[in-house]
Amino acid sequence: MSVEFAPLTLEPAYRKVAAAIGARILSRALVEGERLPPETELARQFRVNRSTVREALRELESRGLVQRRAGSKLMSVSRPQQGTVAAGVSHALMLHDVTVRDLWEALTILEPPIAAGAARRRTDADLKCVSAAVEAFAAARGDTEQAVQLSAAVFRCLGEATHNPVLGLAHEPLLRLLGPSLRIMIDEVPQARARIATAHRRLLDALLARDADAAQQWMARHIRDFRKGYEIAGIDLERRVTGVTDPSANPAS
Amino acid sequence: MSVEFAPLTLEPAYRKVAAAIGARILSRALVEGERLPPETELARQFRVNRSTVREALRELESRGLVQRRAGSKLMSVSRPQQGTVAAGVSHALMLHDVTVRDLWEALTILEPPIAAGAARRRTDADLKCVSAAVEAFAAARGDTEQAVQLSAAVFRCLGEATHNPVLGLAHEPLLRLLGPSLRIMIDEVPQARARIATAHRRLLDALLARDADAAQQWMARHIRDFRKGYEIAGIDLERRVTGVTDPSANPAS
DNA sequence: GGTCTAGAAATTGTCCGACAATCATACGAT
DNA sequence: ATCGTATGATTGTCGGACAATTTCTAGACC
Repeated sequence: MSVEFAPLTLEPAYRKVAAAIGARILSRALVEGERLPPETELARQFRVNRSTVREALRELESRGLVQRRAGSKLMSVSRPQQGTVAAGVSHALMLHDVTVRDLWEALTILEPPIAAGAARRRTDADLKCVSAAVEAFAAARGDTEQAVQLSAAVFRCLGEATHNPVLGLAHEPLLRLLGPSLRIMIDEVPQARARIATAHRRLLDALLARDADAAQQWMARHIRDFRKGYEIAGIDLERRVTGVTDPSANPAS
Repeated sequence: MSVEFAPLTLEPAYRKVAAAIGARILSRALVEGERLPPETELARQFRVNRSTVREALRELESRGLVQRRAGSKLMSVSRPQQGTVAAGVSHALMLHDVTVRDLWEALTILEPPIAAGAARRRTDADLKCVSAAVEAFAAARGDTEQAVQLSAAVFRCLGEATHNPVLGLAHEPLLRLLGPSLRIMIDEVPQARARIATAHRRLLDALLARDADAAQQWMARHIRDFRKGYEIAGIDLERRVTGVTDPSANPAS
């Protein structure tokens, strides 16, 4: 046998540049808010063309590691926003043919402990976040879309209230996928709003009393209700979750 | 009041192009495996320069929506690989100062139900996946790094065995973050390997018997053991989880 | 007919240079 | 000190170029 050589530099330059900058950010050598050097300067340092640098920046940008601050030209280092990451995960789940059942099962697992943790560790600000969403939901009589959003907002506030970023980030993609089926359910099942509002109130009470057990129980019931709602609304549990209605779905005419 | 104008086209062209192509993929108008038109063709269709198209492609690439198949030039549509998405999430969590406690709490919540689901729905192939990892772990006496990887592999196989992609994707980032602290624990706590191996065996037994309760119980105990291990190893629970040791951390010299 | 090969065409990765629009800064006027 | 302005820096986009590599096409051969 001859000497073996490893295949080398299969990676294009733009990815190497992105990896180099990304590693600096992940290692915290570049901290949040710090401004990146201009593209020409990066090109000079890496000994590469500005176009190549720009391609690398697009990758870092979409990973949420760099960001252009509003009304500013220079890129600055940033931590990935929760929304950015969650969108990626929910898109991935959609494309992997996640069913309503899969989603529901995950909620069954995640949300009750989240509610319990929220009851244990909520601050007054968290309480305000939840109660605002709960009240707005109860008030949103007509508007289905708003009701769906507010229902998700309650979950979101509970996630925040755990003060555990892992939990917040873990359930955010689920909330995004929940939208479409929840919308159908609220429209088709007359008693859905009332049951959700009740669960909201009980959850709020449990949070107020810092009663983790009650919060967990009511959340579990809340999620079970979803399933009943699906059945009543005639939503097939094996149906794939549909895409989130995205305002950017604007086909180039 | 004067007429209101919405702020317009703050979005650069490269992002619009990426959004347009991305929307087609998410709406399944472009399906997995399909080859994207060449860059020049895309540039012609969108009426933009090829450089602009390339920047858009870099974004889609990093979101995992398009991919270059090995040794091929053309881009093809793909669903985001689990690894790609999980890497993004774990990076985000790192940068958001997630602590060992946060991570541990999330594992406490997620893993026991995952084990239960795995026991309920595992196939023979899943069983083989788990048992292979379990045996390899028991056999990997010396190599800490391998033991860590195999320990994660057991979790990963269990996640697969639930046949619920949501659960698999939800816990994958946690497994990646687990590495560093687990490595320390295995090195510092003499009995760690034995306890982990025992838990593995019990989990495997439960899977074999399709005993969801036993699987859940043993997994809960397994995770509780982690916490004890952290304490014995002197790992501060409030410590931030450190970065995953990344082979691409190659600073441009 | 099927398979193989060589040349042609297409495609990507990278470079260079250019320019308008916008942002940042320094500087002078009020 | 505040404001407006001129100047320079930076980004977004464009056009063109070229080498390396892949894909396609058309014969050549069995």
